This record gives sequence, structure tokens and C-alpha cells, in this order.
Amino acid sequence: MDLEPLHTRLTQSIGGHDWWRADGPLEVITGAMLTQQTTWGSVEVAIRNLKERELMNLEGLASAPLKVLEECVRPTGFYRVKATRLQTMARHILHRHGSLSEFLSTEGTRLRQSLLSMSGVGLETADSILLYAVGLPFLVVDTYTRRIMERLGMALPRDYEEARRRLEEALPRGVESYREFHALMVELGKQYCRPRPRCAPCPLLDLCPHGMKVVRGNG
DNA sequence: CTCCGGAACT
DNA sequence: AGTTCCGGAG
Repeated sequence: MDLEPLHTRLTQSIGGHDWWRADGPLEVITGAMLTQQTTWGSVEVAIRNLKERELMNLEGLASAPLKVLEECVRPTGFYRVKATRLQTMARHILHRHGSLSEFLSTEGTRLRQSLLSMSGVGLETADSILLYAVGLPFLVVDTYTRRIMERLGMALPRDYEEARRRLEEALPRGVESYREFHALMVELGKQYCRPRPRCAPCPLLDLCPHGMKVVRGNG
């Protein structure tokens, strides 16, 4: 799988710099859990709410009344589940690892297992935390990436781990490389390669079988 | 007012 | 298939 033309074109047209700015690792973890099935704007509101109540820390999340957490995360949707998951996450880190810094310094494979054992953290969320909060080279394979690769005629395996391996092999190994690629996928996915694609202005139009088909269809 | 899309997980 | 969903677009 050759991602070079794709990567070059996207870097020139979109660029993926300064992506996922957050005030510390806990904020990344919180954002990763809250952003499931919602927009990032809603997550920013929720994080601001948590900060205003001084709950953007493990002790606060672990001990706050669930009702208060629910109020904070309400704009992200599924707020009851998400409030519970945030609290469970905070308690898990405190009880199983002792502190945030001990949690973050856990060896990669064990850390990933610990993340996956949390309710509300699946493979994709675990990898986004590893990549953006911890700084370990795990590529995030999200729905944007799958949709884009499929339309480009390079559909990824359904199996997450298999898909991740395929992409990691095709990219320069490393945190910066994986962060940039993921950021480019998200930007392209949000701006052009949407569920209903905007092919005409897409920077990958001439590289994409799907896009060429659409253009021909529209004359 | 309805419909749909949203940094997915269980 | 449901999440005891939200916000913007149409």
C-alpha cells in the first residue's frame, strides 16, 4: 500500500498542524472518551464546564456527584453513560495505578490493556489516548480513515488490529508521523470526504476512483 | 418540525 | 442493535 501520493497532496492542501491541543494528558483522555459519537465543539464545552467546577482532575472526577458530571458533559450527548464512564476511568487510574503520572509511565502494552479494560474505551479510543496523551506510536484508525481509504480503492480490513498494522507499515514509524496522518484523515473527512462526499473541491479528486466517478456523473 | 451526522462502545 | 442523545440543517 503506497500512501506517499496521498500524504504529499494532503500535506500541501490541508496540513494537519497543531491538532488536538489540550491542557495536559487528562484532558486528552477526557476528550477522547467524550468525543465518541458527537462533535468536537460539544466536547470543548463539556471540558470547559468541568474546568469551571474544578473537576478536570482525577480526584474531582472520582468523587464528584454523578449528577454534577452529567450536567457538565450533557452537550456531548449520551451524557449519563459518559458521566459514569468518566468517573469509572478516574477511579480506575487512582485505584489501579495510584496516580496519573504512574499510569502514564506504564509500559505500552500493559497500558493499552489497562485502557481497554475501562468501560467506554475501545480500540480506537485507547489508541488515541496512547498517541495523543501518552505519546506512544499507535496509529488511530477511525471512521474517517476507513471511509477515505475505501473510496480511494484501498479499503482496510474490518479487523481493527489488522487495519492498524497495514497503515503503520505504510507510514514512517513514529508519534509525529502517526499524529499527522490521523489529523490529515480527520480534516479531509470533515471537509470533503463526508458521508455524502463533496468531491468537486476535494484535493484528492484526481487520485480517487470514487471522486472521478462522481465528476463524470455530474458532467 | 423531522432528519441526520457526530474524534464509537458494549 | 441500543446508548434512557445533542445540535444543526432542511
